[in-house]
Amino acid sequence: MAAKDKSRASIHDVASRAGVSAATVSKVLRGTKTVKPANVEKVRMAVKELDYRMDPLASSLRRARRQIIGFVLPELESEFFGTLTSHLEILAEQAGYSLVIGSSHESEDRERQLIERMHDWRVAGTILAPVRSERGQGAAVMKNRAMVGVLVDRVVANNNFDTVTADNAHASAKVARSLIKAGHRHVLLLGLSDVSKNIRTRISAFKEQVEKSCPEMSVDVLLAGGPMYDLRILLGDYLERNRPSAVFSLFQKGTMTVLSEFRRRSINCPEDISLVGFDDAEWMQATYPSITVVAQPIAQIAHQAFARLLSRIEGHAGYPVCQLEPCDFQMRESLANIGAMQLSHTPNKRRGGSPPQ
Amino acid sequence: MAAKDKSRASIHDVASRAGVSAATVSKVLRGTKTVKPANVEKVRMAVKELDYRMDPLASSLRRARRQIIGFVLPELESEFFGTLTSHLEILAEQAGYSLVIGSSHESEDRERQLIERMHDWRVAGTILAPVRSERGQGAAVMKNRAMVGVLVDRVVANNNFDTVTADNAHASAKVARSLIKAGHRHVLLLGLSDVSKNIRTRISAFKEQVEKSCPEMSVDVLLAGGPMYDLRILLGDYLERNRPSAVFSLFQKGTMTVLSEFRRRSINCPEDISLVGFDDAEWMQATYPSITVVAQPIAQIAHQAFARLLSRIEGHAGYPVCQLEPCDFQMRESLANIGAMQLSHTPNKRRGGSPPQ
DNA sequence: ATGAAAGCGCTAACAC
DNA sequence: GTGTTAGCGCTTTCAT
Repeated sequence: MAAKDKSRASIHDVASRAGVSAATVSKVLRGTKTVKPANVEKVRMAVKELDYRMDPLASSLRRARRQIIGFVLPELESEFFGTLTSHLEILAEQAGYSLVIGSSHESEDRERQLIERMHDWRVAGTILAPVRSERGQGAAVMKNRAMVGVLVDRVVANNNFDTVTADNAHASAKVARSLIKAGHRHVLLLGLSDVSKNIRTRISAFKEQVEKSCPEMSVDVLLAGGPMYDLRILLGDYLERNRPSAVFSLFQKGTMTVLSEFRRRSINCPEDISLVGFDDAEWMQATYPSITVVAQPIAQIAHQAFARLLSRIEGHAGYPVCQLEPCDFQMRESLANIGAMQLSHTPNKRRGGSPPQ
Repeated sequence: MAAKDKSRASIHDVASRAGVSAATVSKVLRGTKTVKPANVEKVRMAVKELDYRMDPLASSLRRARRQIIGFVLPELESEFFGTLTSHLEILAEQAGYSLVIGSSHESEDRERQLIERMHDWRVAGTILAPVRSERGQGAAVMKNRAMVGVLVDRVVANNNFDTVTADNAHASAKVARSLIKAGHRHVLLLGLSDVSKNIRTRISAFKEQVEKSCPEMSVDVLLAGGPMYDLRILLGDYLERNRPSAVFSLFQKGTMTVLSEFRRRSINCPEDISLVGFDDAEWMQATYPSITVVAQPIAQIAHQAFARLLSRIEGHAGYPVCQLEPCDFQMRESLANIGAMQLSHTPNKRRGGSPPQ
């Protein structure tokens, strides 16, 4: 009975204040209908008076699972993952969960540890965006521990999880078709040499489309190994001896690098070389030229991934599905039509675009 | 004794496997030195054999506080907050905490709720980056609930917390000096009309410096109210009738908008109008022109904020301090020297920069 | 040096 | 309908 001077009211404090038992308070709080209205009222009052809030973690200690969704992702610094996280956070909350995130910084070790932490936390489910290298063991750990989970953005082979990604192949083929239609016959594909499935898919889908629709197009592929410095040198060397009419950058940092390398070498885009990027960013509309890109359907990926996860959490069985979300092709200024160029080309007029008003 | 078929070993399972009591296991696990080496060994074995990992949440249920740091921030989508979060996550882990984040989406209501959630979770401490409007009640709630906390990036009046922000005033004054020195005498300051202390500080520090060093400079101020659309129109209208020699954008989206508005109106930057931005972003080095900016010291802010928080968690008392971290002025191409321009101006050569090789 | 016992704040079974 | 009892997985006196 002695009012132990703790700063925070517990369910027992509420119970005695309301003149009922802790169990009844618990029932009221989680909305069980079998409580006498008068008592519901009394409990409500007591809660208000004591400014009581229950401890969700202690609460879920009794159940097998906490009302928490884990999200393990490679990096927080990019617009893509920031936006994805933001969507997932909202979705989780709407479903009554809290989202707890951990970023692996593209480290396989950290990915493992973070998945393990999610397991320790007894999360109800985990969404994993694997590290680029594909050698991360996150998915394997999830499988071993029989965790409920979904994979997004980057797919890992041999896992047993539902998977939601952008439809890289279709998007890449679409870019190929656009370039062909715009008259391009020599294109550079700029990617990463990591064994990244996404990059590989983008390359092969592009090539397949070219093979099918325009076999005479020549397609060069440049794969950067390490940090951006390498990429710059690689691209610089390439541009010393080659003049493709278009570059298709397969990842966002590549697009940035191409743009600045064009500047450094006084290459005019799109007059001299066109540019198409994979992965949109807000600033790509403000540059000169604004950049034509494949925009990933971030909101859809988040929604689908979360829906699948929830359904698995609720016990839905069945084979894992591999879901592809269509990308959006954003035609902007950096992709020029080669045929049209020769008709409308204005020397020395370096900045096109609509005239004032 | 009946091995209840649960999927996960508990501390009792380890105890019986090792032939000791749960209390002893607990002691071994948290490194108490008063355990017989032989038993330590037995426990270690059992842990390994059962692949035991303790539940950090259940563990901290007994203590008053969990090993969790909360971070409430306005948005995850920007490079600034993404990077800040990333730093804090690492720092928290190094100190043995997990970072749990919640993004308020600039909503005062959400800010409140998130702070309250952190309280419910019994976090050891909370870092709050308040919503722009300053009307958020997050800090007030933290104070009422006697939470341990630190404020970053945006300061709120009348709080009792340590505060760590970029030194907006010094940075802004430095920009003023640079513009003056470069010969500019008519500058537009572009900000947000929200009652945002940061923006206000940037404006007043700029004006004070001008007053002091170059009173004849005319300084216009444009404050955008709502979404970016407004900003575009506002800026457009202004540029119809005014030709400042430089624009100082006080926030990142503003910088982007200025850049694209320049393009839309065929204004050459920096030949016609110079541009300086507050808040750096990676892409600002790849644009033409690359953008001169004030870069906020994100890593330092994170370190200082975390250090202060830890010290408060450890019971350090004393008046709240308000700490300012110096910004980095990144001189790039978008700020032109007006005097030099007239000597070296090359008509029709729209892309300056160093020639190839 | 160790284990029994008593919780942390809450929920769930089961009497009443 | 409601209260009692028995934990969830762990820590922490406190005897021994």
